[in-house]
Amino acid sequence: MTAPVRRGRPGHSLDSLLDVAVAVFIERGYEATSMDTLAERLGVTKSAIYHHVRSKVELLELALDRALDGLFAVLPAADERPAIDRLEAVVRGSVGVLVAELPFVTLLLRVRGNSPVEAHALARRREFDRVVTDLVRDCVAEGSVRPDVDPALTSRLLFGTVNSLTEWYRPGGGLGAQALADGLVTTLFAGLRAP
Amino acid sequence: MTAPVRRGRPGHSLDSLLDVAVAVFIERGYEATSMDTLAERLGVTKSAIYHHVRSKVELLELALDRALDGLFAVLPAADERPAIDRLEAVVRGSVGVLVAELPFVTLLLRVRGNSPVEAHALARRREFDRVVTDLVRDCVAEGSVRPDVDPALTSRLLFGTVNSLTEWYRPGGGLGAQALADGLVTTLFAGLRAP
DNA sequence: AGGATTACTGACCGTTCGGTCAGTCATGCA
DNA sequence: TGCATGACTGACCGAACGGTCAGTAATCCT
Repeated sequence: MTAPVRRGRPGHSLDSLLDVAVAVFIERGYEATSMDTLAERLGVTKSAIYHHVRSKVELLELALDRALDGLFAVLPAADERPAIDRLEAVVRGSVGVLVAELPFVTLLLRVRGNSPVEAHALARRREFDRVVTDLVRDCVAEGSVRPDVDPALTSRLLFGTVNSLTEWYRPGGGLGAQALADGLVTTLFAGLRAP
Repeated sequence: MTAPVRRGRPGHSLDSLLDVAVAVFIERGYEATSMDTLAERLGVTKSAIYHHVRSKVELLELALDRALDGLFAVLPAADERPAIDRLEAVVRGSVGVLVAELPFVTLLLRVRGNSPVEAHALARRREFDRVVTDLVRDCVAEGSVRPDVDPALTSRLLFGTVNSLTEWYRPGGGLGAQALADGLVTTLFAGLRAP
């Protein structure tokens, strides 16, 4: 880790600003958060924020891109491994990203498509979901996942559960990312695998 | 069903207003929805809304109470049945309420506690979660649920999955409430039960 | 016909919102 | 010492917000 050689008057960087902004967006909701509220939490005036960023929605865009980039990095290239192994890897990887980038992913999962920025994020989420659903379908085809429950339902329940982690998981609460992923995979994949 | 004997000038009732309001709140978010937008969707002016309701937040309160009343009605009295059967009944009942009152429950699950009304709804949700967590603990105690995964984690995964239904389930899409509950219980309880 | 009932309009108000701009302030480097 | 660099201030703007109020419109009941 090289020390970030900062010149000029000390203050917030774009990164530190983004961390605080995302925290407040989650706490109060993006729309319900005013730039003045944000400024107060940062200990600066509203104008200072516009020194780092062009608009309120650009803050949101930076946050959503960070979450999405993390999630897409988890998708495996189609290789020779059984689909069920690749599926488990995606689930474990997603849990990892979710824990590592918790605030950003949390924000992503709350986006409703109001602005073009939000609509674009929703589109990328749908793309991610599609890849996972295809993977579950591959599992059923190779016989590793029970066929008596609809694959589309299975994949939605699967990632519905993973995504619901943002509603309650807090790091440093005694439950590590590894134990979390283990518990989740144990519970879910037992009911998933073909008898 | 008795015909609702309406007198006076025809127009929206509180119920029909609430249905539209909740739909728009879900679509755009509560905070992002202005009373003027709402009025436009209803085909009336903003003032007309205030004939039925005292404030914007009262619309939210009516919607949240409806969802919460439905959920609490599902909790069983402590009886002689095994805890695992009561747990399954709660899960199936919750899925039923979620399907029957989908927009209202969806809205409830997105509340963040900004206003006193939202804070009160959050408190009632926590109360519901507490009862369910206790029920899962009873299951572990009676030996019907595997003890190697933490009960708190189990109950959170369980209701995380149920609640995630609001993110994608749409009635009339070929998947009925019964089939939905069956698929969910099959998938989840298989991984839950003690070996 | 006429009153009771219910739903609604249109103009308006004070406040808050996201955003702008010209200028100031504190630091590292030469 | 002084200058480039980067962070920040304070006053301000037009638009949109939630909400108010006095009056009007359409229906049912007697």
